[in-house]
Amino acid sequence: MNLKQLAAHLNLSQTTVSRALNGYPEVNEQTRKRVMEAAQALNYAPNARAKGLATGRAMTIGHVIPFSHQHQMMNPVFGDFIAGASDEYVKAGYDMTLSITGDRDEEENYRRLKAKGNVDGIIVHGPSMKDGRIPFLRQLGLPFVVHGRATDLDMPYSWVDMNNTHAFQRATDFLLDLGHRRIALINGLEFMDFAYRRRVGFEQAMAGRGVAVDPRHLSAGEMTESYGFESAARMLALPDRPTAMITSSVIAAIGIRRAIHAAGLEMGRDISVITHDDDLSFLRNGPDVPIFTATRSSVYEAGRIAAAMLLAHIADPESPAQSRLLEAQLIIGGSTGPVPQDTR
Amino acid sequence: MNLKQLAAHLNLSQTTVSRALNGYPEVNEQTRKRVMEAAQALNYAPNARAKGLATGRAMTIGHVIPFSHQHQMMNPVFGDFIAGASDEYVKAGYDMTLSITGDRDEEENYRRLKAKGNVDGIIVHGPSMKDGRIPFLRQLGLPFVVHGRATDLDMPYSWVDMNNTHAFQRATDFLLDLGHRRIALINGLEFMDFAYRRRVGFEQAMAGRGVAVDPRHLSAGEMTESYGFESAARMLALPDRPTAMITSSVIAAIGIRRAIHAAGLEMGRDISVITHDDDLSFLRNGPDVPIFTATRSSVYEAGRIAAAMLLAHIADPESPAQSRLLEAQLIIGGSTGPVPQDTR
DNA sequence: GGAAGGTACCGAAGCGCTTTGGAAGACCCG
DNA sequence: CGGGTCTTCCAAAGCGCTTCGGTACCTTCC
Repeated sequence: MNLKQLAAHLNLSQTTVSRALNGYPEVNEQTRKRVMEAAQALNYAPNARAKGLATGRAMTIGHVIPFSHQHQMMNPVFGDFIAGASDEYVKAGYDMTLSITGDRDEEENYRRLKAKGNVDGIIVHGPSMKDGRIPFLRQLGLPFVVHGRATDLDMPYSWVDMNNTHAFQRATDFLLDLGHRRIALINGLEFMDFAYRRRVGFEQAMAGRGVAVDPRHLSAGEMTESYGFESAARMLALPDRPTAMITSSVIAAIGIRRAIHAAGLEMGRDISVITHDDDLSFLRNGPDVPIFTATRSSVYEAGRIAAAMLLAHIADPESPAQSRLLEAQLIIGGSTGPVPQDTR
Repeated sequence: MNLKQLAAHLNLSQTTVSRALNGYPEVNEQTRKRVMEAAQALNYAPNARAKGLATGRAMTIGHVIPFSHQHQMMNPVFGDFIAGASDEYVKAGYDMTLSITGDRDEEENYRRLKAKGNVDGIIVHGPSMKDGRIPFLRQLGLPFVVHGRATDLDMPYSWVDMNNTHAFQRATDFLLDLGHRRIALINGLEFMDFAYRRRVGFEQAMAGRGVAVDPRHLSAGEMTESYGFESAARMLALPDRPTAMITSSVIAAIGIRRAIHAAGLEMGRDISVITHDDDLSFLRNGPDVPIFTATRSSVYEAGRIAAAMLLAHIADPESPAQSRLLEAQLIIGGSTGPVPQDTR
């Protein structure tokens, strides 16, 4: 069923039917109603490709997500982010396409995406500190919003980010207030911007109290359970082991918990743990009293906001680059407590 | 840059340029080379929408993934599945679009997808036991492959599934061999086909040894950490608590481990645990010796296979429905051991 | 040497939609 | 009643591509 057939069936011209369906004023309300009903009954939906060709708009947003074949690692945050973004797209009648790129060919990918004309805009995931994609996309002239930021880049672009520095500063301060001094940071890969910022927040808080950071209490890596376990196990074996740990993801925190148990200690009493919590749907941090004390910021929400921002920019291409900094909540769970007396 | 401009620039007709680019034989190799080089240099890529309109093929596969707004739950398996599928799509020059549907409007969604003409085929995720989407899609005439199966449906359709029944039967047998008799099943939601099949496998193995299943040792729910924790905690408080537990996901298993520790017991010694392990990239079950004894089957692989199957069917629409049953490996980790003497 | 067959190209129609530029008829008013 | 204004509709062009149906020229072969 296409426009032509529908028009013929209604004894109307294609023009009128098209206008009726798209809400143009110059069509009788009676007629419009007839058209709408027929479309519904005959299950007509305009062909998206033809519509796109005619209008020049794809009504589609592209998400380019990096997938390292080397590490075979898919960011777990991704699903929830997309679910949030999708909510906005559905409301606005947009579709979503995904392209999962290897480590290398990303620029080529964007160029193709633009040349092929199947997206009106792009969401950029997982920016590194100096992310080449951002200047490239600016020059390409394809609207985009970054989930995160690039510290080393000084140019206007739209982004939605969590206040990583502040969140980790607060978390560290909280531990310092509880008397902890030997605090470890089990961070993500620090060429990633979010991880870098988190370390800065951590260090600022430590420096603010004049507490030196022991380099053996720092680690950076891909945030898996076993990474959390191994980092924590190594640190717990040190002669002056940390009394508290801050980490970047709930999954790593779970590994840390395992290491603490394996060392015969108890989390929240012998060793305090704070994690960042992206509030992922399949990884809820406990129902009532959270398992982990955490800096929490919903990545689902971030997806919604980024999508809305991109759609707004597409609707008004002249509008300046926007940005939105989300503050994480510091929620207290069972994994933190005052520093034990004997280790003070 | 479009075909017309490229053709003008080369002093050729659009026809010839198009044929050169698409590998048709009736074009001089010299000319083809010239065309290819110019296309590369001028960064030309055919407009996907125009191409789609002309050919009638969208060169796009749709993934429709259910997202329950009620439970706000995104299946964690999804990311890795998609990464696998994407590998195949990239090879074949296909794109991928996502639509995340609420609980209700799924049929309407498929209908639209077809009417709008922006996909050539669909991958169906998370089938329930009697999944209405399957007969609907058959009748709609849109090629599709199901990730999973629908037990209560007796009609041909293409699917890729893990042998859930066999995997859980083997896992249960393994525990029975170790002397366990009070074995619990902490399962997924049992209207989901995979969960149902897993229970069947469990029950078959138990029945095969003449061991009765205690209904208090069964639970079904959404597989979160806290679900695992609560189910296990409840069971461990029973007077004749289970000595072993089988569960459907690593995340739930992590909750179970927490409950075991909370009860002052040790996993692998006091209580054995076997989980199913989808081999998710961000949730690796330990590097060398796995943390959990598990039935393992890579969902990334399943994604590849499903995608390849769908593409093959699209290439040859007359081909009959295909299917592929993947066997899980039973890998032994540190979470299982012989039944403790005192509880025998 | 001329018909037959190849090779290498081109013109134009058509995919399904939007949108420009009318046109027909109804209505109003002096 | 004639001319202007609204309202409501339509024909046709055009979006960028593919592909059918040629055509022009060159070989080949009896």
